[in-house]
Amino acid sequence: MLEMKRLRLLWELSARGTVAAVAEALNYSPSAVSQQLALLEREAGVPLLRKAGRTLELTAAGEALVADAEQLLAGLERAEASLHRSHPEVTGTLRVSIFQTALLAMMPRTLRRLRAEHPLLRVEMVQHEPETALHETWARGFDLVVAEQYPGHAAAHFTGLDREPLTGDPISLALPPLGAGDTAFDDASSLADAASLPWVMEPHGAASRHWAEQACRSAGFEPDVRYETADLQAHVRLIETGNAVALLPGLVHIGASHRLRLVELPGRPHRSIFTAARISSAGHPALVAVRRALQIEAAALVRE
Amino acid sequence: MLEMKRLRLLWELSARGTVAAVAEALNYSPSAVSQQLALLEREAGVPLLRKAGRTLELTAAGEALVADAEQLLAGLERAEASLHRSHPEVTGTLRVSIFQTALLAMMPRTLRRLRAEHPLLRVEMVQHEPETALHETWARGFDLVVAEQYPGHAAAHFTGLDREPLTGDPISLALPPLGAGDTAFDDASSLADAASLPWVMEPHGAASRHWAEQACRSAGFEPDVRYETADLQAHVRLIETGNAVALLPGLVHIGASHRLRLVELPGRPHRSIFTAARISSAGHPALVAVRRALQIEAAALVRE
DNA sequence: GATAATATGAAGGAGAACTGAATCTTTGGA
DNA sequence: TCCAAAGATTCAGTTCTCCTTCATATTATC
Repeated sequence: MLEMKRLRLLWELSARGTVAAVAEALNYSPSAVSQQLALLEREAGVPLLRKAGRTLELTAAGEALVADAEQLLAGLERAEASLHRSHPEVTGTLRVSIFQTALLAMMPRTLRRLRAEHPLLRVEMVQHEPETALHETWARGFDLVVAEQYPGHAAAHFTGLDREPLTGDPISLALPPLGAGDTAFDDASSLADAASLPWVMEPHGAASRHWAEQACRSAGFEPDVRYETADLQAHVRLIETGNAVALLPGLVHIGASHRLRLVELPGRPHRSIFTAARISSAGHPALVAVRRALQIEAAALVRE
Repeated sequence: MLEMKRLRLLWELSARGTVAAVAEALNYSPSAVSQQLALLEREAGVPLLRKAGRTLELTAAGEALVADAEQLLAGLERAEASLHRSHPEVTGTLRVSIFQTALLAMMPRTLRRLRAEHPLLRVEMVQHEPETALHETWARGFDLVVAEQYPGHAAAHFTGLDREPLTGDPISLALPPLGAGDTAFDDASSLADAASLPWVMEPHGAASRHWAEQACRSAGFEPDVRYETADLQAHVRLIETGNAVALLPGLVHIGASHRLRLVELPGRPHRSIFTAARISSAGHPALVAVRRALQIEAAALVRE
């Protein structure tokens, strides 16, 4: 009888591409993964893998087995969720991936609430930017991911992931407080006014970067991006100190007392924040509880 | 992650009722099964079993997990069959359960054919009477069962088993050769004539026994069952030597030169012979090959 | 009430699985 | 073109899981 553990390895290999990545993800040595895959292949009686350069690729039989393994893994996960549902308390460990701003704005209260309501629930949290986090959650690295999506930038869709909207986060133009920078900053009161000011933006590749550039071009100018950092807290500091302007989502200001001038943008654009989990684990009580707590805290933020 | 091997044990426990029976079926010691089930229960985090007298019974959570396990086991078996299908030759081992008469009549030629056509296929055969064999095949003790069914005695139906008719086997009245017994035997030439003769029949519980008694009663008498044995070869000997009469299926005479007087019964009743396999394994090439060979040999018998 | 059947626990041994070091191959740059 | 980095695999050794045996407790049966 084929072992689930080995099928898992094959599936992970198909999802991650290299033995090394699989080993890394599952806290094994590459050697262990290689040996177990070799064993699986012997049990299967059919070649599943073939060398392709320095990595491996799946044979047709391998692909077919991966597809079956995916079904089986999902079924197993559903069975486990079902087991947890027959437990009177919410128990177990949930691994959450979340991006910086949402972590700072929502998780402190969410975690306290969960600890109070479900003392047996263990939540593990890792800060990760959405692009990689979605794939990682699909590949069973996390159970729940809190991710964002900018208008016109649908985040990659993974079949097998269940998405649930959490909240909208309005984006506004953030300017230094009056007198903090030179007068050019003080004179600005709209997006178009920021045409010649220095900008801070996230690096290329981030959805927010692309969206911000588009917004500037719609307003008729090419932004002078002088500073790049993925850390929105750094954005805030650069703006507060009169060095730059930026388009910042509202969540950045939660729980902090920034001295910024905020200008609403025409059309009140916003990014949407959502959670995603594997469909097969969506019935797990721990997952349901964490999502529920997030919904409550997200709603509370909007009311403020 | 739950182990398939442990889920299998839980499923077997539900199918067989006692830890001892599961251990017996899987060639483990009862202690091993007990320990693995205890481990499964710990992993599950919920009680799955409860003591009921000196055996165990499933809790509601246990029942639910058994149902999930059944799905998963079927899925795994399908995946394995699918793997074998991508192998150019028919390979692997197939465990067949078959009852005595069919074994003697059909298997010698079937096995020779299979060895010639599929040298890599290993067929294991165990002689078993149909009643237990069907359950055992359902419970994964065998992969294929050749069983019989008497008119008006539908064999127990297992959901999850796939049944395929093989052939019909006409039943006739078997009398000693003329002069072999006393003259009462020689005078008989119909079922009714056998009313006062000594009978040999299978033991109570066998479908054939029940059917034979019914047949006698329909003919207007209660048979004098003086000898009981499940071995139809013994029936033949007792009849040949002028000791008894019996209702015998035609397959008994295949490949042997018996000196019996056979009398056709009105309505030409027959038992039907069929094969059954788990649906999840029905696509396995080894299974397909053996069934095909059986069909061919069964058809050849009918032509004789 | 004796005996057989059932489940389980402790101790020890066999085998599976994992780690670490060494080797080979491929790839991407300097 | 050659070197360094990344990937996969093999081997030897260690760790850990699982299984068997033996002993015990409990329940059912005659």
